[in-house]
This record gives sequence, C-alpha cells and structure tokens, in this order.
Amino acid sequence: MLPSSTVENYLKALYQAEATLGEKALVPMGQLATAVRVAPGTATTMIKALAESGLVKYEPYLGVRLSPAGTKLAALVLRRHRLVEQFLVEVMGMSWAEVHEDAEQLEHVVSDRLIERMDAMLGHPSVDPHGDPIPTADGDVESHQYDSLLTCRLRTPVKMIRVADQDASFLRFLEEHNLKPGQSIEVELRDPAADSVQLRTGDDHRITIGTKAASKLLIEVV
Amino acid sequence: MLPSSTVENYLKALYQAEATLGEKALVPMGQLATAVRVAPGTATTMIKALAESGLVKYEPYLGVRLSPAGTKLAALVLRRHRLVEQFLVEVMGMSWAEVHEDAEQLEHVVSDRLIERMDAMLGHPSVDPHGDPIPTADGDVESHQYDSLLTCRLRTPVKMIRVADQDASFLRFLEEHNLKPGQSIEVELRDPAADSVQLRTGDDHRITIGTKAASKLLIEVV
DNA sequence: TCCTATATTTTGAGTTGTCAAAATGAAACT
DNA sequence: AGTTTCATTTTGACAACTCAAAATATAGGA
Repeated sequence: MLPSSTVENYLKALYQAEATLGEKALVPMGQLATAVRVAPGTATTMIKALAESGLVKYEPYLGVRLSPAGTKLAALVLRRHRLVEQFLVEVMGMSWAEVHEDAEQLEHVVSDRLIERMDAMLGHPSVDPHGDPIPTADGDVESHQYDSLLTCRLRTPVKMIRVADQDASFLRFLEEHNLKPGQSIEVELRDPAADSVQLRTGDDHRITIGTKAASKLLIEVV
Repeated sequence: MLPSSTVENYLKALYQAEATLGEKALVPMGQLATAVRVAPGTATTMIKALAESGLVKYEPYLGVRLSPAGTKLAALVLRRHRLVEQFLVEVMGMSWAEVHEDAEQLEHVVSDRLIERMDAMLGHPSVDPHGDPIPTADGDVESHQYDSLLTCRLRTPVKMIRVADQDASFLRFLEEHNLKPGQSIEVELRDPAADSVQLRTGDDHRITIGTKAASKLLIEVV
C-alpha cells in the first residue's frame, strides 16, 4: 500500500517537527494539525489510522512520534522534495525563493527513476539550495547541529550553512542581500532591546536583521 | 474552481477520443469508461457532474462531447503532458518509451511558471517526442491529417511524422529499428493475407510489421 | 412487431479525507 | 480541592470518487 500525498504530508510534517522539537519528544496534535493545515480533529483521525498501519506511535492526549518505518518514508519524501528544489534551481534556473511551492507538489509524484536521474544530473548533491541535507535513497540523513547568527560568537568570521525557513519573501530578502549558503558573515553587534542583530557580510555589506530572522540563519565557524 | 486530476483525466480522454472519432461525433460512455479505467456507471456519474459545470455536453444514452471550455482545459492538460515528455527526453535524457508514465503524473501538478520555463528551455517546440502537436498556452492546436504506412502509396519515399500510440514496448521496438519522427521510409509491399507491411527505412534496413502497427505510424510524402 | 443482445443508467454502498461543534481530558491557578 | 482554561478527542455530517449489481433503454435480427 503506497502512501497517498496526504499521508506523505503528515509524515513529513512529523519528521520536521521532531527535528526541531528534539528526538525523543512527542509532537502534540495541535502543532501537527497546524502544520498540515487541518482542523485538530482531522489530525487525530488521521494519526489513529497511521498508528494502525504502523507508521507512527500514538499516545492519546500526549502526542505522536514516527515509527522507524514512518521515519524512513518521511525521509524519502524529504529526499524527493529537496532534490526537486535543487534541480529547479540548478537545472531550470529558478530562484531559490520560488521553488518551494513547486517542490511541494512534485515531491508526491516524481518516480524513483526520475528522482535518481535528477540526483545523477546534479552530481549527487548533499544539500539543497537552502542548505538542507538531502537524505540518501535509503532514508539516511547526515544531521548536524549548527549555531545560528543569534547564538554564535560576536566579531568572529563564520560561514552561512543553511536557512531554516522556506518563506518566499524572506528568501527573496536574503537573496537581495546575498545571504545564502556559503557566504561568510560576521556578527558585529546584538541589541536585545532593539531585538536586532547587526551583520557584516563577506562582500562587505552591513545589514541589520531581527533576532527571529537571525535565529533562522545557521552557520559554522570558519 | 480548478479541476482535480480526476477531472483532467476525463477531459483529456474525451479530447483524444474526439480527435480519433472525428469532431462532431459523441463519445460513447463505454469508450470513455474504458479510457479512464473506471466502471461504466462511474463515468456516467462523473459526466453528469461535468455537464453540470459546463465542461461537457451530455446526451443520455448517446454520449458526451466537450464544450468549448472543456476543450480548452483538455488542450492545456495535453500541453503540459507533451511539454513534460519533450523535457524528459531532451533535457533529462530519458527514452521516449519511458516518459509517458511520468508525464501522466506530472501533467497534473506542474505549475504554469514551471511549464513555461520548460517551454522556453526547449525553444518552444511544436511537437513532443512522438510527433504529437503541443497546444499553445491559449489551448490552440495545429491539427493535421496524416496518412499512415497503411494508407500511403507503395514505393514512394515518405517521412515519418508521428506515432499514434504510447505503449512502452511498442515504442521500444520502434526505437530499436530507428523508426522515429523524421526517419524516411518506403513501403515496399503490403500483404493483406499475411496482415503485414514491408518497409525499407532511410538507413536501408528492412522490417516487416503488422497492419495495425503500420496504421499507427503517421507519415508525410517528401 | 417481438425478442434478444448490448450499452447505459440507477441504486446502494464503501473509501478517504475533511469540518464544526459538542464532549471530555489534563493542567493550572487560586 | 475546586474551578477555570486549554488541548484533545468524539460525533455526525459532507464531498469526491469509486464499485457491483440491478434496472432500463436502444438497436438489430428473426
């Protein structure tokens, strides 16, 4: 029984929620319902069905967690999503700000044959345009823990690795200021009162962004 | 109200049935049901709904015909299908025998933005890998009437234009014998008793095929 | 015309995924 | 402990799509 697009979306949402909530945590129903954009009761119904088929572990009133089988399936959906995004940017010349919506649809229909063809054309990339890691065909992911521009040391050169947000207008903003994976950056100042973070980019531009935005830009010390 | 994949498939099937049945003919329910692979009663139900929303004209017990609105919608589905096929062959290097299934899925989810990007990358092609014409973004198609290898004059050089069949194994057979659009061919002999047609191709190979196969190879006198 | 074969439609039912709103459980604050 | 608050689950209903099988219409032949 291959999973419907709907099921794939639930699994993907759980996978991503677990990634930010931490491994062992249960994902609360409300959060899941919000993520897949359905009413709370709908999520409950769906999750009970998924628990029935062994893709998740469901603890009534507490939350859900992916089973090993569910985790693998979710990783494969994410693999398709991210390879498609990389393909749309690298091969089709689209902007990284506009590929998410298309990938969201395509991830459910691209065949194995097609996805492996894309993978080969792209030279088996390890990350997508946003720096998100691409799971292997077996569902394995290399997961690192990165600091963000909110938590890294001041006045220390770092390199941008990943953007933890898919919002198109945010990505367009980043693109305009050349804030994409690979860019070198230094945090000059953080002002908690102003809720702001001042940056200097490798190409010597200065930008001030909010702390919430800063927390979404993941980096590595060079 | 944008049409579901299911509706798009019904419209597409009607469009193609009308193309082979002739313009004014009504498509019988049984034929439609077979084409979309559902039980006869299912097709009746669906068609009544489509008639309700003005996409088809339904004559109980006689058959269905696309309305102008339905025709346009169907042509756009076909445009997406054929551009995707051309893309899979030209850009992704897939065989023309294996692109149909993938295109069948992708045609329902590729966005306008993406399909126009493909169209541009391909240089606005007028036909797909099988020689089928690609409708414009307005839903206009250039439709020619071609002779086939079954009906053309004997011992007269002709050029292959189009294959009127998407069956993967048939296409693989054609590929093996270099029988694709553009190839020049001569019919040497037709043997009604043996139900066969003998060909000589431009690269000087001889092949004998059945009349049914021959009728699917559309040609033009050079 | 009558009868039969075939195509089509109707009926009753099932599946998947969804919602709104009522009911209930858990937690939190006096 | 009692009560309010919030999240979660239950309930009843609906929309889209499907089928099998019964009922009916049409067309063709005797």
